[in-house]
Amino acid sequence: MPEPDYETFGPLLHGTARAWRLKLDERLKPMGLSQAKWRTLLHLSLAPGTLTQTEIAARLGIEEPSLVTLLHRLESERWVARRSAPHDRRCKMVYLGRRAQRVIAQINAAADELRHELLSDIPASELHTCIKVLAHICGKAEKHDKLRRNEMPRVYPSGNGQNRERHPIAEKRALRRAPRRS
Amino acid sequence: MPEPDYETFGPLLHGTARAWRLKLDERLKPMGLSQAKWRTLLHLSLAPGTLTQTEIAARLGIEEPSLVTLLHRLESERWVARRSAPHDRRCKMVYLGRRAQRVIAQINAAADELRHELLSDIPASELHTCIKVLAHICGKAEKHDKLRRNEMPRVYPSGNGQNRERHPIAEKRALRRAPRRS
DNA sequence: CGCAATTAGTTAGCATACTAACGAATTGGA
DNA sequence: TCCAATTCGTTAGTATGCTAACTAATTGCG
Repeated sequence: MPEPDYETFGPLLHGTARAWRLKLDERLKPMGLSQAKWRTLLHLSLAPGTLTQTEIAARLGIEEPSLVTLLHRLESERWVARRSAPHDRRCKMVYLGRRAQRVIAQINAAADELRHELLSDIPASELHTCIKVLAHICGKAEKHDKLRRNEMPRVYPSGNGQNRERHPIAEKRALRRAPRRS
Repeated sequence: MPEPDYETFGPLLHGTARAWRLKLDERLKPMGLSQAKWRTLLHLSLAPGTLTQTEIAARLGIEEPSLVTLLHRLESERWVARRSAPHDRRCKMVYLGRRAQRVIAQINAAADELRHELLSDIPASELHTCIKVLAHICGKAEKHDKLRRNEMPRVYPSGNGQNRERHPIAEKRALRRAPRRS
């Protein structure tokens, strides 16, 4: 066996990502926030104006139905509020509640602090190499085997969401034309 | 801003791990296997003898209750069979069904092939650096903030499971002494 | 204009994780 | 020997994701 490392790269990658996520979750939990929740709040706070549910789902990288229940929870806990948009009665604009506005900074601070803790003592050159390798792997892994891929609205840097199935959220519409009563 | 890379490392790490997992899922789906399922089968096949549910949960890095429903699904689809252990009636040994034995090789092959596809054109030195960095991050992230950490039975290389909450599976027993009827 | 196609959000049902709390079996110490 | 503690597996309830299929509203073309 030339490189025993190769075999454990997958588990190592998954384990590291998971440990990172869990650590941040653990620190934000005292504020009553889970990963799904604080990511949503963060994206809402980063957006220039108010967002519709579809826009939020795209930014988070999750499907709209997933967002519906997530917003239900956030709304019932007073983190956000939903109001119908005047110009298009199909839309609902999502607003940050005051409660949320107060903790956004804390969320960012915790995320920044953790990142610093985990990365600070790694030589810049090594980190840079690591980023390059991960970006390369990520790029390859995100390509469809069937070499389709009609550009998705990559709102966030790098497929950071938990959108299963690589159905790019943008394709879904297209898939819907047919069904409608067989 | 000295290093703009730092800010996106988290999302990149998560996105890469997720893309990798989804890609493998996608390829194994035609065989009727999801990640949770094939990982279970794989661990069963790798084990020297037969395993109990507790042992499997530890190897997968999930909690026993999570394993129960997983095994229910695997059992109803004839992938595995559960039988009571003769020496200890509390235990149930889990056996691979014939159907599973036939696809184990395919699972391994698909995993190997994907790993090769994703890693082959990365220089060995860069990959090595990446592994070093990830292992470093993983190690730091897995440490409890409260600096506890009474060695968990790390059966698999590097916390590869999806065990939430960093409750080390071994601690759970300890936590159970008290409750029992308040 | 008017109806077909599209779009926003929802519901329903499933998969996969977790913690809490329990029942049954086993074990170990007084 | 016998009861308390432990261990194995389970059920119950929750969180978070998904796809499929639906309703309501809007848009756009003939």
